Amino acid sequence: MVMSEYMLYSKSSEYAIQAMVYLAEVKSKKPVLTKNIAKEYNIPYQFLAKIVQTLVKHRLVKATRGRTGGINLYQDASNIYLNQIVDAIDGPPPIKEQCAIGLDLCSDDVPCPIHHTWKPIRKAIREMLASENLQELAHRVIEKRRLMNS
Amino acid sequence: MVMSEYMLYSKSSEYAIQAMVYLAEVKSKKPVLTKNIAKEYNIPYQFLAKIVQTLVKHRLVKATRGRTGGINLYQDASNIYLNQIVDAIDGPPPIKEQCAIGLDLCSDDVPCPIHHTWKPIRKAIREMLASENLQELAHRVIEKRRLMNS
DNA sequence: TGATAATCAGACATAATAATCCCAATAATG
DNA sequence: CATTATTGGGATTATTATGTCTGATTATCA
Repeated sequence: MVMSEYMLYSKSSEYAIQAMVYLAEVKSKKPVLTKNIAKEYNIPYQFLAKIVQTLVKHRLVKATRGRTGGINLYQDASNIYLNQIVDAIDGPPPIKEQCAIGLDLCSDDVPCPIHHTWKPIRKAIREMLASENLQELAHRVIEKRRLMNS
Repeated sequence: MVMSEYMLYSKSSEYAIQAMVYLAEVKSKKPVLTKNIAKEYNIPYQFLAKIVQTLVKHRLVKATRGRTGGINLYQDASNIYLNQIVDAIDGPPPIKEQCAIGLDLCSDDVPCPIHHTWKPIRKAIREMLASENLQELAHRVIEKRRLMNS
């Protein structure tokens, strides 16, 4: 019965986000090695390779095969938002809003006990994920590094 | 790669909450059968029985053994809050705030990229769970039933 | 006091998620 | 053209979360 903190997305999505932030950070036009990203963030390489495949299929990442291959962002970092990454890996959010305490029926008309409290919070999370783009995230990671070394 | 919605607690905690809301709802002084709760909420009986054992150990539920046995709330419903149930089942929240995108270091001083956005939302969730008591929840479940039947 | 009906408790089973292995396909380089 | 280094992708394994089985313990009731 372990459940460390509120979970917004799977471990796979977390790795995907880290990898894409890395790509945004390096701004390399040359393909970046998945292996290096895995090493940098302590992600199991083969596992990350799988996740990258999914990102490629969803056109968030562009892969170059062969000896000088690697991966890059498919589009500009400023056009990629966290929710796109999460949706690509975990799948899109459910059509019907889920009841937080698992009761079948839950809507604005027939609300579950915590419906009115939970709804705006869920909305805030959605908006958070939809408003954070890779460009900004990368900037802040760089800033974070600066703080750590000072 | 399935991950339906934001997860505030495990399935076990969800079942625990449902069971305790049920207990608050019936207000029975006679022990209530775990079996009946399981049936009402479509929870696997044996699994719920396990969860109930944990709730008993944490003194959220009082169990009466033997032929006329069953379970009751350990204290008055108005004194029991959602976070107590979740903490009992999933364990208490981590001492150090977890970084949402899994970077090691994350604090107010060395914030992760989404730290400042995520922090107040997490706080709101904590407060939601800490402010919802069983008495109220039970009332609202009853109201919900009324709406469904009209 | 024996039959019945409940919780208690530990071992076991299944399913979902996370991680690994292996080899094929691709492409650059000497 | 052989070698090397990369991604692609299917099969497999490991770990964790969820769910089940079985028997012991406790207590009531005929």
